[in-house]
Amino acid sequence: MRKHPKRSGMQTKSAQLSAYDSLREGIAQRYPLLSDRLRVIAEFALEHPTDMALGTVAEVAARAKVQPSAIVRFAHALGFGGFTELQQVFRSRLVAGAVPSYRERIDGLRRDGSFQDSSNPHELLARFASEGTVSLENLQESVRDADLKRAIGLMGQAHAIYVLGLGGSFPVAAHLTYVLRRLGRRAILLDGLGNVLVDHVLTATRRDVVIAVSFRPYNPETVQLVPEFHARGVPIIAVTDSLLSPIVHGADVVFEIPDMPEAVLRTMVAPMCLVQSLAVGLTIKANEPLTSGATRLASSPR
Amino acid sequence: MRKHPKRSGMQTKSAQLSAYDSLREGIAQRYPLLSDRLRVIAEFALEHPTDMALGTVAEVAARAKVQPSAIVRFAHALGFGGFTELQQVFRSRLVAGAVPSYRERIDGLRRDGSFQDSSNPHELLARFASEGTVSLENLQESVRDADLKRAIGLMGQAHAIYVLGLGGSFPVAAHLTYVLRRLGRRAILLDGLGNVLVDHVLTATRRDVVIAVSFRPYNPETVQLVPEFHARGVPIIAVTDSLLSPIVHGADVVFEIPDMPEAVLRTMVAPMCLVQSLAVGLTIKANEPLTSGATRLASSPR
DNA sequence: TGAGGCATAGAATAATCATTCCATCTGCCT
DNA sequence: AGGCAGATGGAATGATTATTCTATGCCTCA
Repeated sequence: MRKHPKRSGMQTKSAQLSAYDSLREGIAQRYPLLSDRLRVIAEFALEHPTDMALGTVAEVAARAKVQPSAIVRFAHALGFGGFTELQQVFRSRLVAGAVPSYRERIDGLRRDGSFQDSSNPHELLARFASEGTVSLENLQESVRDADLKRAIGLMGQAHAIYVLGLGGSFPVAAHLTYVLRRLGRRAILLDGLGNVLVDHVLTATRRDVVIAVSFRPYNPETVQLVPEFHARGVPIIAVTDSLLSPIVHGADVVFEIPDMPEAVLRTMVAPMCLVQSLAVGLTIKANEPLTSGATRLASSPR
Repeated sequence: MRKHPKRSGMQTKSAQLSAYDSLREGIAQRYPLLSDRLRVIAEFALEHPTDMALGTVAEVAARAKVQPSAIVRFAHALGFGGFTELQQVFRSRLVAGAVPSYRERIDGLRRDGSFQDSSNPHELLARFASEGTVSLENLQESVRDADLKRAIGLMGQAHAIYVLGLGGSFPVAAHLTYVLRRLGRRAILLDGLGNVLVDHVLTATRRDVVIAVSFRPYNPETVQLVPEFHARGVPIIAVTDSLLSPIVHGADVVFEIPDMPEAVLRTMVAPMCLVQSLAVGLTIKANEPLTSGATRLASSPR
């Protein structure tokens, strides 16, 4: 139904014009031929597309100061079977304006290259690279500035920064720890060595902060540890793939980096980037402009 | 709220948070308390907000593979009077996203050009993300297919794969090791623990392979170890930033990933991607199509 | 093993909604 | 002036839709 609007009339004149745009043109075109009441509706429709998209016939009629039946007649006059069909076009505008969403993005990605033949190593590389690019773009759009600032604020106040990331997320944790230390912060990497993970909980206080990184399927130890930190009152910054993740509960700031539906393999590219931004952002806020800190970092061994 | 980090868990529904955002958080917060079916709906709602906004109860139920009544129960569980009320919130997201689409897009474009103001965390994030994107593009172009194939060939013949990456390159090494092990390869991460790095050289043979990752300024231990492996006749795959790098000598395959001149901080995004391609490419060549390996990987804890 | 409490599915119901119909009105032509 | 065609308002209708209800299944705990 929604997928195939099935408009009987009002076919798009040019393929590149959106259904909504061509509808606007169609309305403008027929405007001189319309009756008085229908003109009122036409004006209202062009001026309040959102109302047209979301309202009921009665609501739209009331707002346009006409009778409900006139609305239906208006739809008929444009070649639609009824108001419902007309409304679909207005709704398509809202959908198009909404955040692109991963799925659509990936669809575009798939269209670009012939990703099917993965037996060629170079195509595989191209595929991972593309997925990484998409995830980076998405990262920019999905991360809220306020969250970044709050996270950096928490890190700035913290006496020590505990970094928790196990399994596949460990590289992210390691990178964050590395950068933080290079920038002069007291960072503690919880690496699970010697099975003393729980002991760290006992040393952390509410004056510290925990940055927990975990993606589906969530590492059991990470899932277990986060609530224990929370119970001790340690502020928590969570980097995960969904608000439904087990490490979200109790977190003060949550960075949601959704998985790409068709990703062959989680790339960790976006989390790495985010985490790096946190560390460097912290330094910039606390100290001096970026260049100075970057210089120090660049001259350290890798 | 922010002034006094009292942390009641989850983010406070401050005024600047949109109704939609706080709904998302509300759903996440209650998620653990929900029943099975309601959790399915919660996941669907967070993943398909547009469907929630525009669909009827029956349609949403069908797409989420649940009964219509469950949808209504879900709305009740969140404190709404019914699905209609819940839907209003999802619609508000569409409305909010639609109107500023033009104006904001232009604002965003203008922001793109001025990366100078790095004091804003979000701009910093955008900057890192952009650098990552560029480095990924460069990676695709600069890496030669023949090198990939030779590297994969060496790894395929190897009895064990030694992964050497210290300092800033350690996350790359950790990631490679993780993926290799998940794919059933014998991978040995040289992490420097216990100062027994040199001992690994004694166990490696010409039937093994070393993948060494190091970037300027090169980690001394890595620089020292690579020739020792070479002296024992162990094949070497080098991932570094220049052909003049100290780990290039004696390497059988060299992947050169140059630093970006204006980069604030090396992002490690490209090496991560390359290394992942090597691991997955190895599996594809040796075994079956990608999907199988990816499935196994996806079901492992992170 | 059996009883009790929840969760669920599916049908029944109540509400809402789009659409149609018809009486009335308006303007126009003869 | 009278008749006609189209337009309009408002109520009636029929369809769609949200919501409620109840029987059934499932799990838990005694």
